[in-house]
Amino acid sequence: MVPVARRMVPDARPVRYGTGKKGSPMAIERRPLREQVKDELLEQLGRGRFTPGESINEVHLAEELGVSRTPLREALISLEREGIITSERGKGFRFAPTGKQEFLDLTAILIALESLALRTSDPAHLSAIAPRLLAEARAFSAPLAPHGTIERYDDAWHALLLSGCANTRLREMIDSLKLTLHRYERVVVGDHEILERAAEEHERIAQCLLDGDVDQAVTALEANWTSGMERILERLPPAAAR
Amino acid sequence: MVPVARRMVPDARPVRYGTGKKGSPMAIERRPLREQVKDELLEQLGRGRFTPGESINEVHLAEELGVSRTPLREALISLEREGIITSERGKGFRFAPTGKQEFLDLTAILIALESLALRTSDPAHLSAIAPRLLAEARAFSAPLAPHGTIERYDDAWHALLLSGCANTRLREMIDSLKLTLHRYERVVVGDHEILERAAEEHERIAQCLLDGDVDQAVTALEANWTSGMERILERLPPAAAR
DNA sequence: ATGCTGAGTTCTGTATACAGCATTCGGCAT
DNA sequence: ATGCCGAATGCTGTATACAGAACTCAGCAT
Repeated sequence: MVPVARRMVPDARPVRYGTGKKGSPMAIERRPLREQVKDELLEQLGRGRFTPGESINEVHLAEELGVSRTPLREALISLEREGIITSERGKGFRFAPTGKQEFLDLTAILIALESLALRTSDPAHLSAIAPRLLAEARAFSAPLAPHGTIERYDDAWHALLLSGCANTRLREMIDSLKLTLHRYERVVVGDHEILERAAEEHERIAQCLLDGDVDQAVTALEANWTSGMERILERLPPAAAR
Repeated sequence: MVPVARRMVPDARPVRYGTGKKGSPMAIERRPLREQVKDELLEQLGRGRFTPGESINEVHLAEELGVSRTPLREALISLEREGIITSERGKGFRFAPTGKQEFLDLTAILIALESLALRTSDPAHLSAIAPRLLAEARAFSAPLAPHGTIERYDDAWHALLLSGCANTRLREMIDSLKLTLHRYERVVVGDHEILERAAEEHERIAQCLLDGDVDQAVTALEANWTSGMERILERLPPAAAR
């Protein structure tokens, strides 16, 4: 476990105000500890370190992360607003339990928001990036791939797709929802598990954009989401209910 | 200023774990201070106590609210994730500045989400509540009314409209966004300012639902949002930019 | 055996303390 | 007067301390 900050010199006067991490050399990125903690938690969530519903011992977790309870709690409260964590008065924080229904709910929201983002993007920009979208889609056309790889590629591709969306708030919401959704996916399929993909769907969307047919692209995007969702869904017949 | 908890007895041993407020008699609602603080801040925001962009002095505000900095900060961090508050490393928290563009952005998102909520609601439920929706709409058909009154009525009406939406997450997001949007509105129009309304739009939506035509209702809902947005927008020609 | 009661333990919720950054304001050079 | 530098101050970011819930489990009554 790599602590968020310092460590290794247990009794040294802690260097407050963590000096940030990699970035452009002279930028000296300084972020609040709570944000670094949040990132670290998300990172570890991604690695499947925590299971849904698992309750959190603040003292233990804070120690492991090498920070005090304060920034940890602040990170947890922030994550709570994102729906990744739940809290109950007197019982503290827990990683939110996952369920099929919530997965469906989240997907529905994400479809609506990405559609909106695409529809309100500058058409000129869309035409401009269409070739790249197409190229990327063709470059990664494997019908089978590990889930982790798919996820990374998908995120990058969708990020490019939405790069023309000027609605900042919308993009933040989409990013946040995607994080949550990834967590749901991870519960179902392991990071290295091989999954089938519908590789041509991205090509299809890109092609629509090349043709300047945004409406059609939106439809294709929705289909892409739906099929992706179904690929995940059919993996969880056992623990279906709830 | 009414403190969130206790007060009036400055040096009495504070009664920890605030005993909640009104609720069903034997329920004894106990909520974390941070949540009470959050509600209180939202309340005061609603009253126009804070101006957008205003920076927050944690010590002062905490004293005014009658709590320590810890729960206040936790409330602020939570509000930050909702987009109502901004923070900058070393400079603390500020009420998020408002701008025309963000108002438009938020409205666009809200339209998309409410449409989704309506489309995915149980049609049977929609038919069932349609008469009430119609009755409510007719009961409040004044073409002019104070902004505060409109807002309360509108919220109640829309809440009823979406009462059949089973997507919990979606409803939470809608509620949260509405809160933010109200804040934007308040910047533009005073609480008691008289505003024109398009009273018949709600009737129209209800009528569509009575007829069982959800698609048409969605269209009408979108029109309702757009016209409401425009009524607010035309109020801010002066400080337009940004 | 089962259910209730109460002391003990653990952990959360809140308050307070402390250290360093940011800002401000006066002094000096230009 | 204007602009730069440095001490002083105020405020934030983080750590720690403390009080009171919730949970655990042994002991007793039924």
